[in-house]
Amino acid sequence: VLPTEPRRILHADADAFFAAVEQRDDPGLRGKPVIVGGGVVMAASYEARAYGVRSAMGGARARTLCPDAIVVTPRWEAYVDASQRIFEILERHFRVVEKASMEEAFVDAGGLAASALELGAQLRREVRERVGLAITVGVASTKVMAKLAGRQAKPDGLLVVEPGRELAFLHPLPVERVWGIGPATSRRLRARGLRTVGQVARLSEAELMTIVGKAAGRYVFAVARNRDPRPVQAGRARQSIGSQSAMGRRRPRTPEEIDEALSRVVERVARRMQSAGRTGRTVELRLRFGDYSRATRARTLPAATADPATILGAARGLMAGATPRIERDGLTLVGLTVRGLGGAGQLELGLEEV
DNA sequence: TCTGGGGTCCTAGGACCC
DNA sequence: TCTGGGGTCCTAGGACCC
Repeated sequence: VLPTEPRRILHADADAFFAAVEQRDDPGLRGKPVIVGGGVVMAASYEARAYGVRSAMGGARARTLCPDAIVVTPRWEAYVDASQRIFEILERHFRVVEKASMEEAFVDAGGLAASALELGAQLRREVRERVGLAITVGVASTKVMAKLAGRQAKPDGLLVVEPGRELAFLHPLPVERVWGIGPATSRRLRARGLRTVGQVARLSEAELMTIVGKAAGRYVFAVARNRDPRPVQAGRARQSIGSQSAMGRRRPRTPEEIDEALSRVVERVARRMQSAGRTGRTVELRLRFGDYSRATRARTLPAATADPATILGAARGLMAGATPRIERDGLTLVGLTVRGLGGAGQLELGLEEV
């Protein structure tokens, strides 16, 4: 068996994406704390993050932490446009580009003559010149390492983890810093006194599976050894299309209001499915109650559809089953997702999100 | 300070089939 | 009649990500 070259994977991520687009387009916002989204923080500039403002935080809390923050309404068209321009640059330079989100991509940077440092620097320069945004680049031999390198280098940075240096970089990191280890898994690890990746690396896979479950155990075991075989994958079709609407908790909603909200999310989902040319078989109703507990109810149809009336019919049937719980606890969110998608997914560019 | 909106993948149990 | 194993589909819930 011939020794294989270590892979070279590059992760590129636009810094504070929505907020940076706002600062780019309005010079008056530059150098100032900017929050995108009023009710809930969709994105915060680094100036706002310095005050402790984080995305997904309630707007009231954010304004308490940072009273001088300038709050702007999201401008989706501008973000979609900036995203497309970043991806055009990536696709010019690399054959395989995996879109991880609007502002984030993995690319296969193997087989190119330029050094990782040169590639990263050029990419950052080009995005800054042509799109006017700062991106951070991490390069390493696996996806998770490239992602973590970028995380360490943020904002507006570049970090290459050279082959052979991975474990020295990885082992001092606290477990919750690792991509894929969230609050539940890190809580379980910490309960066993495991605070760093290096400490986790001393346990067997079987021990880790007992502590955090089968899949998560396998994952943390592998990651602690920098084993991550996941390939960079371009152009995967979407697996589900959904929409949801939060309803507040101030006042109980009448059945008519709930049905209207349900109709609205069904309309949105059906419209997006049709513009993407997709159909789906499983209709899933997502509910959140007055105490913020959640439930889902699903129903698989005999045939795939994108017809709003069919989807709405299934959704109403599911909703009827949840009526007693809703009457008791109140409803604060209604969501609807269609899974089991078929149709021409390959042509999808994510544009129907606009 | 009461917590948006869009996704992906895993787990566990039951139904059903061979 | 009872027991066992493997596979697929489906539902409900959970974890994680941006």
